[in-house]
Amino acid sequence: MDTENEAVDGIFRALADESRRALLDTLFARNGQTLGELCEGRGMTRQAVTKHLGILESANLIASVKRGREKLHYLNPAPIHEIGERWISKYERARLEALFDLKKALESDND
Amino acid sequence: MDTENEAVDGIFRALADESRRALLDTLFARNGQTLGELCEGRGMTRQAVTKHLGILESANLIASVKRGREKLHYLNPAPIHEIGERWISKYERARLEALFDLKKALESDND
DNA sequence: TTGACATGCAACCATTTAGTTGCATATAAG
DNA sequence: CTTATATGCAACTAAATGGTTGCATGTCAA
Repeated sequence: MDTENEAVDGIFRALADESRRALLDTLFARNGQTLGELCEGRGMTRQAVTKHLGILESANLIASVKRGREKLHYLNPAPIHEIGERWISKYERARLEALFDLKKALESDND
Repeated sequence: MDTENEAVDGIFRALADESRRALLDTLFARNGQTLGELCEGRGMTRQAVTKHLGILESANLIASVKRGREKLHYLNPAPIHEIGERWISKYERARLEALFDLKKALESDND
């Protein structure tokens, strides 16, 4: 697997967890939140959230900067855009054709 | 998490594994392959492939029909399309704004 | 009918993962 | 200076995951 695909892999793995998608959602609603803020109402410890944020940051889905004793987190939607462009749109091309194949296969199953 | 989000979760989890994305790719290249065909050159046992296909089928990313003693597998790109429409495009809206926030934050970090 | 072929099912194993607890460090405030 | 606040780091645990082996079942072909 080459470097580009490893990046894709990291993004998909990061997105595979509901808690992490919820974190992205929270930053989508209001960007630039601190770790403390991102922990609120999430039903897990700060350390767990830290780990999730680390995974998101490794996948380049968020970036963080320190301001004094707090750490601010910013959404980076670029990788999501890449997935849409390079991966999802590829299957878009096959959509109608695949549906046709599927329909045909199901019909011949009823013979 | 409601039913719709559980579906989204299943799709993302299914897509999180490289082997499963490779299986989708194989069906993308040629639709309607048997289990045996899908096992070729994959460096894992047939049972492992069966499990992957099961996960993909649970996520509705593939459908299968039996033809005699073989099982044919068909790509279903609809859930991928959904992810693109309902999830990815949402972050598309925030893309330029988020990049601006990020840039601003990095600048003030250099003060 | 018998044998070969395609697939199904279940138990088991190793690793990864999501979460925890406990403690350390750094910065802001009084 | 001292204390409270915000975060960092490491060890540990339980459960999920990806994979295996072994055997059972069903279907085609001679």
